[in-house]
Amino acid sequence: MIRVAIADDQQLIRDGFGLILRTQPDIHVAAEAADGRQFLDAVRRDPRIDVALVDIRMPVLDGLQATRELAAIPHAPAVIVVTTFDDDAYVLDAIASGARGFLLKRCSAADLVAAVRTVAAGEAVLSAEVTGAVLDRVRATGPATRVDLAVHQLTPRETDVLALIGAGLNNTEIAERLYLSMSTVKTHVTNVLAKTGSRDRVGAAILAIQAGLTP
Amino acid sequence: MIRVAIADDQQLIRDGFGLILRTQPDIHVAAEAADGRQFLDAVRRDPRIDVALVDIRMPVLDGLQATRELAAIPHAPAVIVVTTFDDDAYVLDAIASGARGFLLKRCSAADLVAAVRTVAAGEAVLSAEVTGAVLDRVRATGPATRVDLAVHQLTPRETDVLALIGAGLNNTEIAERLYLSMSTVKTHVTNVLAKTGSRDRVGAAILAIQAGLTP
DNA sequence: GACCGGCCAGTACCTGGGTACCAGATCGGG
DNA sequence: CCCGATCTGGTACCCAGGTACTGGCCGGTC
Repeated sequence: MIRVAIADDQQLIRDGFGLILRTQPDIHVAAEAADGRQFLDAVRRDPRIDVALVDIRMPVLDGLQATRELAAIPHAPAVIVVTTFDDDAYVLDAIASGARGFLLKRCSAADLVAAVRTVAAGEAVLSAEVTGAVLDRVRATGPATRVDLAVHQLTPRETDVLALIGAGLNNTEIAERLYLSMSTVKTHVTNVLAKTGSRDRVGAAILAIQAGLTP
Repeated sequence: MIRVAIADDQQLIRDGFGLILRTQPDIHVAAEAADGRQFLDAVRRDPRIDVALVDIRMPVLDGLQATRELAAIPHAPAVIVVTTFDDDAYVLDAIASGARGFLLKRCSAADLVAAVRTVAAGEAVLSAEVTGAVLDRVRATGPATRVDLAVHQLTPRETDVLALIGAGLNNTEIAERLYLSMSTVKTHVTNVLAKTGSRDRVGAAILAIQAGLTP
């Protein structure tokens, strides 16, 4: 069962999305909100919401700002920004804000349902019309580095360890900082080296710096 | 014996500087030039010149450009840019071009002689009137890091080693790359760690990256 | 000439880094 | 409920990294 929240200031849109989603037996519309503040309150009240459909243009608090504030809430839902074609320039901002999907309102009902399922499964989704802009940005920022590919498959704890390696700490200091035994630290370090393809902690430290894990 | 070259398009200035410097028994005026191109030719002809007094405003090739091209010449002299008060805004450019001194022409004869001796001894000298601009720049670029203080006191060879550490190479690879024995590499590494205040090569690698030794 | 600093090199030694392998605890999902 | 992933911890082992000390060679200065 996928629990969905809908945040849009237009009653008609909320009703339309609700009708479409309720045709699916495994999707439940758990909350609706008419502005960003209501939306955040609803998410805080119901921590079981999996996916949120969020419009950019909303009173009180716009959709992008609301998405950013969502990061501070535990068990925050994955956000699909659903907006009009006029707002397609916001796609990069939406991604930067933490959205995991970007849909245009002129998409089909099937697209909407598919997007909800995709995002609920942990994937990401983009409307075809805006993928060009995203690819342009990716091209502008250069090809994917080994950093991008490797760092994201680390577990949270391994990421912690990698960040400390990048700060120049040795295993003893990492153990003290994270309240772990030396053995555990060594295990994490070994896993980090394997996953990042680094030969030793020096390479891992360089990787950590390039990935921006160190301030 | 300090050998000095004078580059200025005004005959009067060259003569005046020459008269002042020749009063000193340990200073020899070895060359004079009326433009930047002549100056570079003179330096190439006589590799024993220690100090060059260079005006900014010169025909053919200005003093700053000439100073920059000097870097490509082996045994290049240390440059003191000597210019009018109107050109004091160039002090940062002069330093960036590699000048080791910046004097205003309205300084005293004693100042000029002292500046030549100072620069010949490997120090740097600034006219009091322009130190403010330099300090402003220093403030704007932030306080000196441990990087600045430490890296510059490394020998050329030690700098090579540090750069390779920053690239993630281990001692064996550094030895191969520099055609050295493992023992020598270890010696250099130990010296680098001591001079940079790093505990191990990880810290040195971080330092190397922050210092821009790695591309 | 003596002296000094940089560079290169060697030996001997110890410690921390890294690997291999194993195992219990927890937890979310099918 | 079991499965897999994650986090934690342990033991045993090897080796690269780093230290300490020594010495020769060269180029410059005093």
